[in-house]
Amino acid sequence: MSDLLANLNAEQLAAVTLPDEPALILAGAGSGKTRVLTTRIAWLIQNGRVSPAGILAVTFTNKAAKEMQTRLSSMLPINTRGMWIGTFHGLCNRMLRAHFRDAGLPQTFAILDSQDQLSALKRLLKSLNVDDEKYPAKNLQYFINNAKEQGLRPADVEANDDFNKRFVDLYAAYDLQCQREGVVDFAELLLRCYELLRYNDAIRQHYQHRFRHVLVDEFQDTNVLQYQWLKLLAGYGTQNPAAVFAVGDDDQSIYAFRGANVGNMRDFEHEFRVRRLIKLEQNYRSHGHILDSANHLISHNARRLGKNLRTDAGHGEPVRVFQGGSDGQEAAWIIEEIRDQIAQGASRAEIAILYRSNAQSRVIEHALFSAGIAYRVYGGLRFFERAEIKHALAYMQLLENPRNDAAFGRVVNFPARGIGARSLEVLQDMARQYDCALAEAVAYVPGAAGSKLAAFTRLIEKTREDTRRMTLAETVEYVINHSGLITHYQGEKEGQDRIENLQELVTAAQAFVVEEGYGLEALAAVIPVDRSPAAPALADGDQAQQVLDPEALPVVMTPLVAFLTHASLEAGDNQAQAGQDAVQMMTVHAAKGLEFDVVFITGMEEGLFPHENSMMDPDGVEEERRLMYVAITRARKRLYMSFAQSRMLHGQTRYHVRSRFFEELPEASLKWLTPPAQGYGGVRRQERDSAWGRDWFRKPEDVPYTGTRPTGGMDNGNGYADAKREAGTGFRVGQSVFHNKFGEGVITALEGEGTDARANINFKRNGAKWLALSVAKLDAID
DNA sequence: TGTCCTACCCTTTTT
DNA sequence: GGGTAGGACA
Repeated sequence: MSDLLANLNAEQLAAVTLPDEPALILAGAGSGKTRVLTTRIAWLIQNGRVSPAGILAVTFTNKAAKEMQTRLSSMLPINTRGMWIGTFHGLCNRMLRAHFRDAGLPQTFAILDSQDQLSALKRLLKSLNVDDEKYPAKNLQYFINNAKEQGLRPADVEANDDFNKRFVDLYAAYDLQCQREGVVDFAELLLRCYELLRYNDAIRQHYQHRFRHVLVDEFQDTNVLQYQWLKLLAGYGTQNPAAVFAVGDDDQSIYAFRGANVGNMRDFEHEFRVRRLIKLEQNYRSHGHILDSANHLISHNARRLGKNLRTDAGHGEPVRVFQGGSDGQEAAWIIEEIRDQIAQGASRAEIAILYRSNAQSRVIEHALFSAGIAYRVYGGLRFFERAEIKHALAYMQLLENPRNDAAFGRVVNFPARGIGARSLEVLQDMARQYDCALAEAVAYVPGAAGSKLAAFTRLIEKTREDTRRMTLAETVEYVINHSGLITHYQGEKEGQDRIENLQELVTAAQAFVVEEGYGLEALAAVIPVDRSPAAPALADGDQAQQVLDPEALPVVMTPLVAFLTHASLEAGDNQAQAGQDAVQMMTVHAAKGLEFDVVFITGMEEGLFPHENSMMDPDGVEEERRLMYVAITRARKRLYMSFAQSRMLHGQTRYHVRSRFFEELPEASLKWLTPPAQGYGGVRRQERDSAWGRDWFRKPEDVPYTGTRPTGGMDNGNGYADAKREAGTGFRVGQSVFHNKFGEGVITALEGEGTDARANINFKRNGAKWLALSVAKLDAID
């Protein structure tokens, strides 16, 4: 047909060229998922099956959306900018901006990120005099987001006790506050858009008619609301539904904790009566031993749609396993191996160190730093999340919407203007009394406080006036200079970085205008912005008609609103010094979607990986196993796994047994670098170099070794029968004990000393428990 | 108003 | 152990 389809394997070809009907693509790790998704879109367009405007493709991250657009425009000579390719939140935002009246929102609504949401909740709790010990803002945030992700409004939440009823009331109060201030949180973007489609027949039908093909990436990560939204958009249950092309991998579902519902895959299969379930099982990434390990491990999960990866790459090297006496030794060993790899010509950027939780990075970072090996840690603060950037953005929010109390509160006294807590209290009282925004309540505050506040509102008004005819970048520059932010940071010891960031914001604004096509012509065409408070939902149909054409969108949003939206929806890169040849460090979660020649999976211990919080229930363990599966499948050529007998955690030394997942890996694919290797044909490290003699590692005769590898179960999992004895307790990890009440069990972890000493014991009949050794009556049975 | 100190938290995270 | 949020104090 065309060279679009060249070089696709049979499975990929089948997926790409499916007829217009619901399809589920089970795309294994490294099987060319993105390629299939983008080629499918290109193929549909090229064959005239649908116009670019008839396609909606949705992803979870901006990165994935961008990747899709880039690849697509390299395949077809089309402008992908106007296409509906984006994240769930991005696309919902787009619809809400187009139909702001029908959605009951002000045109310039601001988007709260999680931080903003939390401070809005704290503000709410304070204003209502709620006991924040009993109702912590964090819990309320979780409660609200959880409800919204299930599609539930306060009235829909079932509260069966007073405690929960209070939460529901606070949820309702929070929604009112948001509505009054013209702000929308992340979950609200989705829920509001869902309701818009659900309750507005004209708009729903318009989009159902328009989108003939709906493509979904990472389907296993969708939550309940996202799936409902997709069903509505795709016209599920109507005469003429869109063809939904869902791509996902149930084995890589690792986001249950934030609402992802793997069950959506099965539901989709049944509800849409999917006749085409295509499995992409050919892996183009990893060598055989690595894939065998992944397949073997994941086969221990019970509920799977079922899939087995294969490769033509050959067995390659076995997976190397190392046991360290401590986390420090583990780190030192990693340094040695990395040095070897670099000496053999490996690029640092092709080496990744993965860990289950962020806290683990510290020890390894320290070792890398001391060794002078360049490294890069993923995660942490992103550009638009920095305090100084949020301050500057708050000023800009106020230019668009003075009723945004969150923005007002953030900068009214930053930099300091002599408006103290007392003055703000008065202001808040006035706002409550006159039921108005903080900015409007300024007029009612008497005395010195009143005039200081008035000076602030005048500053905002003057800024709004002065920047009216300015470009976006000029506006940003004006704001950071005239707000006093720059001056403030000049007087601070560590202010230089912050000033540079603020200047970077000007650059970012410039780049944004170019990238998004907000040229001068577009600026001239901007229609007057409606700054009136939110209109009631379901306004007359005129507006809906007027903006049904999404191509009209760029002129609906001013560059400033667009930029602020961009800042909320796309918090920016969190990878410092990108581009440098540095070893990559990240959590396993953060590694999803990436691949490296050499991968270290560290901290493979019971309690860490699987994490202790997930060990209790079977679903939790299955998710941890999928997480391990993701970790393993990141490696192309060489995979290392390591664990340590002792580790500093939360300021205490803890002793862990090695992860149960070792018992689920194929022996033939493992090469033990430390004593348990005996009997598996592994070459002991000692024979490769003289590392045994180094001070960071105990001499072989110091390492007690039983000579047998434990067979299944968690008991004695470290392979060292009398490995580590906690001073004074008389107990050790791996020891079998008897308790009068709980019966027989095995110690899986020890921590603390003296009277604080406690043990985690996995009881045969009663499950895992933490017991204080000074209290519990335990008898060793050996 | 800014700084210092203490209490408290601690899995994973995108939007 | 280490980061941070919020309160006490100069």
